[in-house]
Amino acid sequence: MPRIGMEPQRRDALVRATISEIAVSGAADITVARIARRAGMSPALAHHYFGSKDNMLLAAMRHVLFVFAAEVRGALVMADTPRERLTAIVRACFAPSNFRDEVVAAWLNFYVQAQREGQTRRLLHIYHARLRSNLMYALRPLSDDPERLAEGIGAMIDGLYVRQALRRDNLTSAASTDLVLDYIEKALAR
Amino acid sequence: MPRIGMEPQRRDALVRATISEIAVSGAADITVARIARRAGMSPALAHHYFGSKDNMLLAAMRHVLFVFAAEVRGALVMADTPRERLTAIVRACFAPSNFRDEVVAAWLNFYVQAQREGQTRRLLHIYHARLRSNLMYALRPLSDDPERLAEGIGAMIDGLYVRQALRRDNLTSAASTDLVLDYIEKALAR
DNA sequence: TGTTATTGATTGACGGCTCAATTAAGAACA
DNA sequence: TGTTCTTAATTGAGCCGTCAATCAATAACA
Repeated sequence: MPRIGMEPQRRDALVRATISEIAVSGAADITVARIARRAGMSPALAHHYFGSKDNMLLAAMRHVLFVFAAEVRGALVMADTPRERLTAIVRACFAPSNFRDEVVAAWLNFYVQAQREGQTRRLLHIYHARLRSNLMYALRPLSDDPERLAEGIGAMIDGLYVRQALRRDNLTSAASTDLVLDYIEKALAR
Repeated sequence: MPRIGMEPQRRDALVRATISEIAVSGAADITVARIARRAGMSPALAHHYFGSKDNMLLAAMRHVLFVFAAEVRGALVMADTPRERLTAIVRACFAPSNFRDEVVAAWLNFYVQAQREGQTRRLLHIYHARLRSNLMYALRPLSDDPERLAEGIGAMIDGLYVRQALRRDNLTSAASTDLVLDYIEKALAR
């Protein structure tokens, strides 16, 4: 019984279902049928709205990136000093909305897809550049080699994400945050 | 024209081909046919020797892990002090045989596969435990919280691997090594 | 002759995607 | 108000392709 104006809800449901499905099946074994079933509709309808499986995966990625960016932006508005900015960024990275198992698993799979899919790669580069730029802005007044330190921080964050995706005994958000903040503090001390 | 005693060569060729193929196609799009073609044989022969595609992937992973472990072990024999041991471990992580693009790409894909495949997961846990144990042994005399620091080092290494897999402007082995060693040095300074 | 190496052909399953057909909501109109 | 038309929503069935795995057959050794 078709109600009109379903498109936004359907798209949203599909994006969420895609993320969940990536988390449980992995991007390799994912099928449109399973995504659609999880979102409560037929595979044909999923194609109707997104055109292709690749588009669904990309939409899911955009969603994750968007939420991430929003979280960082939100944390930064209340930060005045460079130190506060650094803390805000790191906190945002491990905020529950980003560091949920489901989302972390999706990240890992995006990395893999980015190895050969151009659009995914581009999106990931944008995210990298933005994080880096945010870090650099905060680090410039504090460090004599902000570029290098930004690279180190970014790597550690990525590494913590990857490890989170595999672990049974999960590190908490707080523990991960502290680890990175400790690193920053030590690196800035002279 | 079958010659006898081919099994070792064939297996080896398949393992190498699997790693290469993961690097160019990604673990998602990989097919037995492509692996076999790259290794210069028919798909049927690949099945003859490995029984299944999953076994091929596992064999490739074991090979990568084995080379990695050998590299670390080799570096450690010449290290006497804890500091030297740390340097040796980090150097080994980014030694050319491990940090080659092909191998790095394979690592990333193993991580993804480990999310749902039990055997892969187990192998990866073994690697993690070993690296961690090596780090801890060297850190215990130097740090008052070796566990924490080992976690941070491991995360940074993993992160640098992940980033290496995606980058156009590759960080050199040397740059990655220095970054981690810097971190360790700063973390150990009081 | 039995064993090992090797492949081409085949199969069975499955997944992406298309399409014709159905249902209902709303708009236009009488 | 009832009738007709249009359009969005939705699906079942199925085409087409791909791929892992199997098998039967062949060739070379020992």
